[in-house]
Parts: sequence; structure tokens; C-alpha cells
Amino acid sequence: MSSAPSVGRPRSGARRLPAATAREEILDAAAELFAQRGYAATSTRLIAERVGIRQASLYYHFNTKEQILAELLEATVRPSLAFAAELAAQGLPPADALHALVRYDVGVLLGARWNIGILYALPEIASEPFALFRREREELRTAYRRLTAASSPDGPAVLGDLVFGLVESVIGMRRDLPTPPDAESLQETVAAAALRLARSR
Amino acid sequence: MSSAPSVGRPRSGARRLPAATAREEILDAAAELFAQRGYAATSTRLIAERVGIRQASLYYHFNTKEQILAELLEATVRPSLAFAAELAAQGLPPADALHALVRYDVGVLLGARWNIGILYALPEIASEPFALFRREREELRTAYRRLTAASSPDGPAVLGDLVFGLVESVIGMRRDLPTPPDAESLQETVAAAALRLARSR
DNA sequence: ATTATCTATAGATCTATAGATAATGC
DNA sequence: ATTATCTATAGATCTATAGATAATGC
Repeated sequence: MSSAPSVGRPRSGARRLPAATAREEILDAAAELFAQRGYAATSTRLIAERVGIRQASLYYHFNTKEQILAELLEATVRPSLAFAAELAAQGLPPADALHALVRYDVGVLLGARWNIGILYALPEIASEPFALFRREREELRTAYRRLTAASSPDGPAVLGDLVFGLVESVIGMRRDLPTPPDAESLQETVAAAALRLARSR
Repeated sequence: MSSAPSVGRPRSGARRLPAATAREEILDAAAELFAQRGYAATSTRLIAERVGIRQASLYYHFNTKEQILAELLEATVRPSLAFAAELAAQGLPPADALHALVRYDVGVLLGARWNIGILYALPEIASEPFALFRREREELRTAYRRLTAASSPDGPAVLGDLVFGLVESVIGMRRDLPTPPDAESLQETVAAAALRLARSR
């Protein structure tokens, strides 16, 4: 909530995001560095430098480096998961719900300040501190499976996973394409592509 | 070619792959560890331990740790790239060629001894030692773009990238699904899905 | 008194190089 | 003589903890 706090010893450097809390500044700097250079390749010293504090000061806000990554990952998957739950409560035709979920999810992945989704593939995520993130991402996968199967009752069981993969492929496009397509049109294109995969054959 | 060499000081440990060269053993151990625990999180000491040699002995075969990863990545993308070139020379109808390329590429990604594809997303790969791999992977992406555009002349320009993403989504399925679908049927399913995306609308 | 920072540092790495050594091949 | 390993180590990290300090708030 607050920006620069009125209490506490002053920082050595300038604030990164004057309107944000120290916690938010740390998450933002870490997101940028993790997405650009990798998690293990980013030292806590470098994160702190970008925030304008000393390395040890990070540990006033986070217990471990892993906790920083875990919070970033959870914050990225959670909005789409919540949106999927809303959709489920609305009883739309499954194809309409699938179209809406893809649109929303692609929007989240493209709209994030840093391309955090790139970190979904990190092998490090198999370890314990990321159990909650893994569970939430699997729930989202399940939502895609359910909507896809309902749209295409005779399709193969993996069709939902392919739609899920199709959606997440925008992460790679955002990273690799020299001029990534604009978000609005990509949201629509991917949603249409998902329906084309999911239509009953 | 040769298995255990007849020259050189004997190893401290047992061979990992008695039929392979030391170089191949190192690549195999590194592939397993990089895919399971991450590149930066895997020390050269651990790789050496799995091979049955001392850490410093790795450097007789490779100049840097990055070189080991670069060779693994290049070896994974190269067969599909070669196959795409063969296809281009054959002048098949584009939809048939696309179907064949997807089948082949999915087969490579699923058939590799370790799920190396997971490392395609590593942010570390943006650095210089991986320039050749990046170039080769972009060539493969170009092949998908060309075949997709030829199959669907009125489709959006990103359709080829979506097909590319669809193919690579099998990497995530191989990692995340408790019982990954068998390779044969997934090859066919993904190829059919790719054509469904690419058919002229 | 509380908060949010700072300085200092322990202890554990990690990559890569230098130079020795134990085999075979000639 | 050549090859493929070994031992030893330099030098550069890196994460996390301990305890001091510089603010504000009461």
C-alpha cells in the first residue's frame, strides 16, 4: 500500500518504484532478472542492487530466494485460475467458456510487466517450495481439460493438454519474436485456434 | 565410437555407459541432470560424479559447462531441421509436409533419452554460447511458418508460430503428466491438430 | 519501541587451470 | 610419446545470519 515508508533506516540507493512497497519492488526486480537471465543465474546481490538496497536487506522481506520465485509464479497463475472458477459458476456453453478463458489467460501472459511465464518450464520448480504453484497450475490445466472435453466429447483425452500448450505457447512467442504481435489480436487468434482444436470432429 | 579407451589413466569410478565414449557419457549425464534439476543448479562436480570421473576431468573433453549444454541443445533440434530440409526438397503438398514434420518432430521430442526440450525455455540461452542453437531453432520455426502459410494462405501470420508452440507443448506434457501418452498416438494426434489449425478457413 | 535498513561475515560452494600420473602404443 | 585421467587449488562467488544503526511513533 504505502510507498516509501516513514520508519526504518534510510536506503543506500534510490527507490526502484517510488509508488510501491519494498516487497513489491523486490518482486518486480526479481521478475525482470529471473525472466531475462534465469533464476539460478540471478544472485540475491543483483536483485538488491536493482532495488537500491543491500543484499542482506532482502531477507527482512523474504525468508529465501526460492520464496521470491514462488510468489511470482503463484501471482501469475492465480488470476486465470480465479477466472476459470467464475466461468464454471456461470454455466455458459463450454465452447464459449473455453473461448473466454483462453482470451483471458493469453491476456494475462502477455500483459504481465515481465515475461514470468518463461519460468514455468524451470526444472527447479519440481522442488518443494513450489508445490503450491504446481498445484495451482495443474488446476488450471484441469479447467482446460474439462472445457475442452465438454466442447469435444469424442476428442482424444490429450486435447485439453494441447489447448493448454497452445495458450502457453504465447510465452515463447513473447520471448522469441522480434516484434511480438499485439495482445488484442493474439488473444483473439489463440482463442479461435483453441476452438478449432476443440470443436467436435 | 570406441567404448572404454585402452589408453589414459584409469578412472576412479565405474563407467556410466560402458558402450559409449567419455564424451557421450558426459553429455548423457549432463542431459539427465540439466533436465531434472536445471542447468545452473547442476554443478560440474555432480556431472562428473555421475560419469565416474573427477570434476576437473570434464575439462579434457569440454572447454566450458556452457559448451556441454550447447551441444545437447543443438543435437536435439538438428534432426528435425534436417528432416524439414528433406521435406522441402520433395515438393509434397504443404499439408502433407506439415503433417510429416510434426510427426517427426514430436517423435524426436518424446523419444530423446532425457527431456532436453525443457531447456529450450531457459533464459540462459539468450547468451552468446547458444547463438548457433538459437539460429537453428529459428530455422525450424521458419519451416513451420512456411508450411503453415502454404497450407492456409489466408490465415493470420502467427499461425505458424502457434503450430510450432503446439508441437513443443509435448515437452511440457512429457514433464508434467503423471502418465504421458504413448509416443505413436501423440505423434498422430498432434499432427492432426496442427492440420486442423492450418487448414484454410 | 518499532521498523527497515545497514555492515560484516560464516561457511559453503563453484568453475576452470596447472601440473602430476598411470595407462597403452610405438 | 600420447592419451585420459588424477590431485590440488586459485579465485570468485553465493545465500543466509548476527547484530548494529538510523529513522519515526508514542
